[in-house]
Amino acid sequence: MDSETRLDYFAFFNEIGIIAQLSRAMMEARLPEGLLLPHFSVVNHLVRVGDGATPQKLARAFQVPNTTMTHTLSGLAERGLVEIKRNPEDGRSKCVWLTEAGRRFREDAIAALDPDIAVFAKEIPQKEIGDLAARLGEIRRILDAYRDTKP
Amino acid sequence: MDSETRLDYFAFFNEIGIIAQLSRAMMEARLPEGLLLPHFSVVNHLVRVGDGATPQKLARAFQVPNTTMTHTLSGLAERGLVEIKRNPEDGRSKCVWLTEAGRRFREDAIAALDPDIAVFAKEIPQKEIGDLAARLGEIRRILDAYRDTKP
DNA sequence: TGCATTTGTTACGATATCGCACTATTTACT
DNA sequence: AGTAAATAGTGCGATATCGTAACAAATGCA
Repeated sequence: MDSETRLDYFAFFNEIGIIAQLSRAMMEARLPEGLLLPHFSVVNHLVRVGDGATPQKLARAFQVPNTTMTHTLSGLAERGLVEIKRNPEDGRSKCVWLTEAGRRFREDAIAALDPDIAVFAKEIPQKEIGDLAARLGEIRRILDAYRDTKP
Repeated sequence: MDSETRLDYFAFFNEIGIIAQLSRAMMEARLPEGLLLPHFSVVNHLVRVGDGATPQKLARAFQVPNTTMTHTLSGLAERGLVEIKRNPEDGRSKCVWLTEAGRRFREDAIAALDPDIAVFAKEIPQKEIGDLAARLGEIRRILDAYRDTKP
């Protein structure tokens, strides 16, 4: 492969990695002590998609190993942001339910993040972000599909 | 802030996070046992920008705490991929030099990654990746500058 | 029904990452 | 020169992440 071609693709993934790191740090700076981006992401996901999902489903949705999701969920449960109950339809698994505190946590977190997003929005118009997100979505799906072609 | 607006920005960072995770896993699957993306990234950086940099400079370049870079470098040094010598110009710091094995490691890693990039390149044309990387670069610089406005 | 296979969860151990604090050295200022 | 402040690196402890393995329950099949 052409060396310059390769560098273009490297550069893309490089930018992705740096932005992921910067944005994660930005978000975590606004979250309560001890709660990290994965905690917020899981609660946010449960609010948007609906709660009652199994830990397994959540692990797949976030592309992390089951053990990592178990750990994240136990952190949320300790703080009373979710409740983990047995799954009446499958004795092997559990179901994750949001508590009122969990919903409040999400709303507070979003409110706390708004100032950052507002500053950012001044620099990058919403339409451009929307376009970019759509194109990144395509790439994400390609990578995802490619991943599934491997053992 | 408008709820839909907010969601657009959230969606963007969400895609970024997922792609970062998928691409990191893809790359690490090709690296030798025990070596992770940060190891490759540091060696790659030293090849491209030139070696002799101090650990501090590297930590800043990669936006990680000094302790993390110390840890990554010690892993590279253990495997003989870099040599860490004293800095003749500043007794507090060190300099990081590539070894022949380090340069070979980078070339081998890139060669190992080529098949993945080739598959990916079939789906996303180089021009599009170039455009995206450029726009992401702008966003990265904005986030970076914003970060510097805070303590 | 009985048994092998698959699936969901978690305990355990290993490594990565990070914050804090300490030491050594340099730099700035008087 | 002498001292205070800043800077570079790292040891230590805490937590996150992940792989492996063990266990429990469900599923498939004879």
